[in-house]
Amino acid sequence: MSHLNILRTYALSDPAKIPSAVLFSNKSTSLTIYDAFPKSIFHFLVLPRMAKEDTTSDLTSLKTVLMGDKAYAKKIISALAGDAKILGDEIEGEMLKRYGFKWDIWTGFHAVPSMKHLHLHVLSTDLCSGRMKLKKHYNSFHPKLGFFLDIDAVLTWFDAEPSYFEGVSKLEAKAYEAILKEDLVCWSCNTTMKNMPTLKAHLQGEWNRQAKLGRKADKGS
DNA sequence: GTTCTAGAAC
DNA sequence: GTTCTAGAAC
Repeated sequence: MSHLNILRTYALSDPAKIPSAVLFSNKSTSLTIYDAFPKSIFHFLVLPRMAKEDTTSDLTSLKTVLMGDKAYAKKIISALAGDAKILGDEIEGEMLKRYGFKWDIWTGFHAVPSMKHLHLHVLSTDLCSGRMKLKKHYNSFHPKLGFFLDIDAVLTWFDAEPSYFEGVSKLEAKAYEAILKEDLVCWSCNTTMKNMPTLKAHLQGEWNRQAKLGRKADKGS
């Protein structure tokens, strides 16, 4: 099975047939799976389910969905946002259970996805993971660089001027891919980091500090 | 996505 | 000399 099409396969599958190591939960319209290469302590993908005969819209990517019927696109993305919110609550529960405190979660799309079938990233903001290895991995989740598109921001596009919606929906690969090569900057403190090992040590330190403060606050309450 | 590796950076 | 990046091959 090509990794490029694996999400589409899941979207078409009977959830009962998806391995439990892959599937976290399923709802009538979406599936939540564990990201196979998690870039944070918690990292999930939420994908819209699809019937085999479904030709209502092209669910290949955010771009193809936005290019289709606008009302349908909004409905699809809003549904994902709702399911991601529920997932976020579940993640927070796990954070408290496993680590004794909770920290923030990001929910959004990659402007240029690496796999087919629309998928929403839901990940904790630590970015501490052995799978976080390359500059492009990091920059693709940096919340301020523009490659990672927060879902609430995407939803505001629907209420903007139609010309703005058209422009921003183009999601031109060339422009966005350049972002992945930008300098490594800590998303939290804006410090520029020399290289990936330095950045990773910095992120780990930031999270350790947050954990210490969080646990203390939790104990005190 | 991963592995391999040349050459740049340190 | 060692560490790190980035492009090619898979």
